[in-house]
Formats: sequence, structure tokens, C-alpha cells
Amino acid sequence: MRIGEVAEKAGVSVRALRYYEEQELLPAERGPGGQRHYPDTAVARVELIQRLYSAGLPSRVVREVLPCVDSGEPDPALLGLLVDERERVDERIDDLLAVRDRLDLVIALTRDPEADCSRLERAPAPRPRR
Amino acid sequence: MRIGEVAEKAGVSVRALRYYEEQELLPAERGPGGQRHYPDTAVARVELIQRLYSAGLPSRVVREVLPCVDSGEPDPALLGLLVDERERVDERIDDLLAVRDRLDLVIALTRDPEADCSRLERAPAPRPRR
DNA sequence: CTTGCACCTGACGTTGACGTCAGGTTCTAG
DNA sequence: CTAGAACCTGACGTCAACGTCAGGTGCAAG
Repeated sequence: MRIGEVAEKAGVSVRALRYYEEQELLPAERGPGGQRHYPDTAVARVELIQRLYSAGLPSRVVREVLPCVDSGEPDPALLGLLVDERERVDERIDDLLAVRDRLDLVIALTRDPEADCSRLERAPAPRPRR
Repeated sequence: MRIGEVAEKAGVSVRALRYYEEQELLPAERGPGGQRHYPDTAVARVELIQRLYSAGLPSRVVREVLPCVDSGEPDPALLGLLVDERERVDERIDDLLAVRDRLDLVIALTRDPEADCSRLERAPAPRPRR
């Protein structure tokens, strides 16, 4: 596949794909004219990259864990890093759930000001930050 | 409370609090010497701001919905915006859950290469991006 | 062959959420 | 009263993940 097709299928810009290559997140073969050529698996890899970014993993970490996470190949040297990041993702999930609950509460109150506001507590017991 | 105490309790920098005031996210009273003074509720508000940022809400949206979300005061004009953002938060949660599952899989494989890898599918059926 | 779109390589611009530094002021402990 | 910590206001720096522009090349169609 050429770059434009990958970009469209993965829902990202062409620029982003060139950036990923530069960052060594997504290698590309080159045709005789210098054009990039990608295997079909590239689309899924881009989607994974996007999810990792969306999960808030810093680019350095993405670069380190990507080969391992993408292929499923275990790498004992990365275990600690993987566990740490899993922990952070978990915390973020809790944050997001709290925000969602908060939004739900306000939405419910907006739709029906007499709604049962007691089901959701005011503040969902924040945990210590970094 | 003075700015340093709020910063410590909320786990953010003093600079961040001044930035929040500048962005009209967190107003501050001023003492005679020009020093900022915050009510006790400021700590919770800062934590909420952090969570909203962490949830990926753009600053413009945070600025708009913060008063309403913080106080719980309903504002019908914001209903659409709130619902939209709730939707986006939901999508991010799904992303994070997928990433966590992925990390769990690799961690399990690293710890025990003979583990049951079939329980988690290779790709958790990505939904269309923005 | 040429038109036109997709692609190429630099290289500079952008945005958000602060970090950091300079140079001065205010507050608090002894 | 005085030292030092905590605070103040600019103002410039930073970093990631691209956007955008300029100027040139590759490739499939008619």
C-alpha cells in the first residue's frame, strides 16, 4: 500500500505517517522512485500507536514498548516498564470514569433538576496524584 | 490559603495555579500586598481541572463547562456540549481498556510464555476514529 | 507527451500547559 | 530589625505531534 491509502484507512494524516517513520514507530519500504510502501499490517499498527498516545503514554515509552506490544513477543527486559505503564493506564481509567460520572450527574440535573442527585457523591474521593 | 499550600495539596505547581487564574479557570482573591488567597474549595477544583485535562477535554471546553460541572448547577445551554464530551470520554475509556488488555496480555506472556494467549484476541475490533 | 494527482524532502509554524529565569516585594520567625 | 522563605509580574523557553508551505519528482490515463 502507498502512504495515502494507509492514511485513509487508519484515519490519520499523511504527515502523521511520515512522522511515525521519522520516530521509528512505523518503518516503510521504499519503491524505486523513493515512495513509501507499507504492508497491510501497517493500518493496525497505526491504530495501536494512536491508542497508546490516547492512553497518555509518552512517545519515549511508545517507542520502547511498541515492537513488543504490537507483535506480542515477550521481552523480559521490558517487564518493569510494562507493569508501570499498566498501572498508569489504570489510574487514567479511574480518572476518566470519575469525569464521566461527573458529566452524567450534571447532564441528569440539566434534564431534570429534580432528579435524584444523591446517588452520585459530590466528589469521588480523589487518589494521590503523581 | 495561599498559593503554595494549594499547590502542594492539589499536587500541582504554583505556576500551574497562576496559569489557571490567567485562563479564568480558578479565580483568586487578593490580599492587600497583592498575594493570592484561595478558599478551601480551590483544591478540589484544581483536582477537577486536572481530571478534565487528563480526560482529554480541550481547554476551551474545560473553560466552558467547568463552572457548571464544578458547582453542579445545571445550564441548559450547555447540554449539547456536555453530551458530546461525555461521548468522547466514553470512547477514550474504551481505548484505554483496550490498551490495558493489550498490556496485560504482553505482561502475561512475558511472565509465562506458555500462558493461555487465546483468551484475549489479537485486535480488539477498533471503532472508527474521529 | 502532457496533464494532473499523489508523492517526495526540507523547513518553519502552531498549540497547550506549563517550566524557568530575572528582578523586585511581602510575610514570618527569631 | 533582619534574614530568608514565599510571593509577585513579566517574558521567554520547551516539548510533542503534528500542520503547512515551497519547490521538485513519480506515475497512470488519455
